Amino acid sequence: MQITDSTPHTTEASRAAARRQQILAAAAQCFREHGFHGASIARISKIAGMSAGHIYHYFENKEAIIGAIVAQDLETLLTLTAELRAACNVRNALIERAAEGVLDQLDPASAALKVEIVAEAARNPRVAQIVRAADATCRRELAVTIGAIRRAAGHDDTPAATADMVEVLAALFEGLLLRTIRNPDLDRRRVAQRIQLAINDLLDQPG
Amino acid sequence: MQITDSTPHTTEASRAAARRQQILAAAAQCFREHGFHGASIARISKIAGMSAGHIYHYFENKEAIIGAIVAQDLETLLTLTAELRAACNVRNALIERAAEGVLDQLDPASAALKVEIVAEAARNPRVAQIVRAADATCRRELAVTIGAIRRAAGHDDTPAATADMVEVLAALFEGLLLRTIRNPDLDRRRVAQRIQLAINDLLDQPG
DNA sequence: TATTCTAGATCGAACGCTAATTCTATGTTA
DNA sequence: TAACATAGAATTAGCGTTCGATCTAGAATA
Repeated sequence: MQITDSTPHTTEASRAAARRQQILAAAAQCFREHGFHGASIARISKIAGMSAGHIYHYFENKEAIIGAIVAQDLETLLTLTAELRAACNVRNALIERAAEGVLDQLDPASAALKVEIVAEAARNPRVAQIVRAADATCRRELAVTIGAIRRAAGHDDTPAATADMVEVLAALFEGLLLRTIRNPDLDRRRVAQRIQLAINDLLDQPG
Repeated sequence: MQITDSTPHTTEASRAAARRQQILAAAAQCFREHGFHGASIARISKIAGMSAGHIYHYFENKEAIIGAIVAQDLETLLTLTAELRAACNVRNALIERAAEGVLDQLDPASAALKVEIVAEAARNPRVAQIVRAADATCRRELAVTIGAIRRAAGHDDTPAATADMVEVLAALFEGLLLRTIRNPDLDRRRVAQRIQLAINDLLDQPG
């Protein structure tokens, strides 16, 4: 399964960007299948359809590829929470969006890479720094969203209480990554509904 | 930080078992710090206080060490859920035990290894098989416990509904492993309390 | 327009290193 | 002395990375 580049490129800059993206796509696949340390440059280069040496024209070293993959993965998470905050009726938006988000989290292929990233963060300070910065941003956004919902429902929470609810919500979501690996046979749609109920309850918890 | 063996051994069998355990302890430490593939036999042997070659008298290969670590880690989980089921007032037992369990899950060192195991399960069929078998047992136990609690409260759930609640409960718990890595600064005690509230709500959800 | 030039793209061999595993020799103990 | 524990060197394979040689496409020139 080789990743090729079919689109023509006017400028050399866009060509280089496409080549970089090609490498990242191949690397993501390898990292998913073999982990960060089990995936070799040789294998990545084969899937990307270029020589091993050539990869070093686009990335300083393997660590840089890992960093780019991690940053790219977290960027989608950041835009997602930002979108959520922009919704008008926030409570319904959150709960409706949740079902969609749950199904995303339950996709085994993407879950494998996300879990690999956190595992790497637990031991690689460079990755940990990227992951924690992104997580802090997500938490801040989510805290604002939840704070607004709770205030609208007449609750007057301390910042700490809001932060705790954010943690529980995040745990619920991220836990699905592990669940879909441990139990690939779970019923995704029904679990999504249950999660919606749980989020609903969480938003009504006493302060 | 070398792991030595101070206790005397009468039989050669117990000595061998102790040596095996010594290797597993060293391996667990290495796997936590460097991951399954980043940890070398050389490093493990140094921490276990023996030569690299000697490790092969106790384990067929590195894969076997990984398998033993995974099995050992999951065994503690199995006994924990079994204990839970044995409690008399199940609902209070579950919720009280939960706080303790949450704090366990939030220990960063043990979380790193547990996440590493799931990441490995996502790509290594041998590890996946061990992990999934243990998970199935846990789910069965938990389903019985939750089923009893719900019936006592007058609910008449389908097996599927019970299974879904088990999944949500499991996601909530396992999500904490990822949370403590992504946000090491979270307040463990307060989050534990919030989780207790969430479990309480979960047990009162409509069927 | 045809030819030459050139800078970046690309390859693949080569390097040094470290991994997992095997083997042989030696120590230890009952 | 026989069996097992242990060390450490040897083996083989694969890793990340570097480097010099080619190729190629478009700019410059005639």
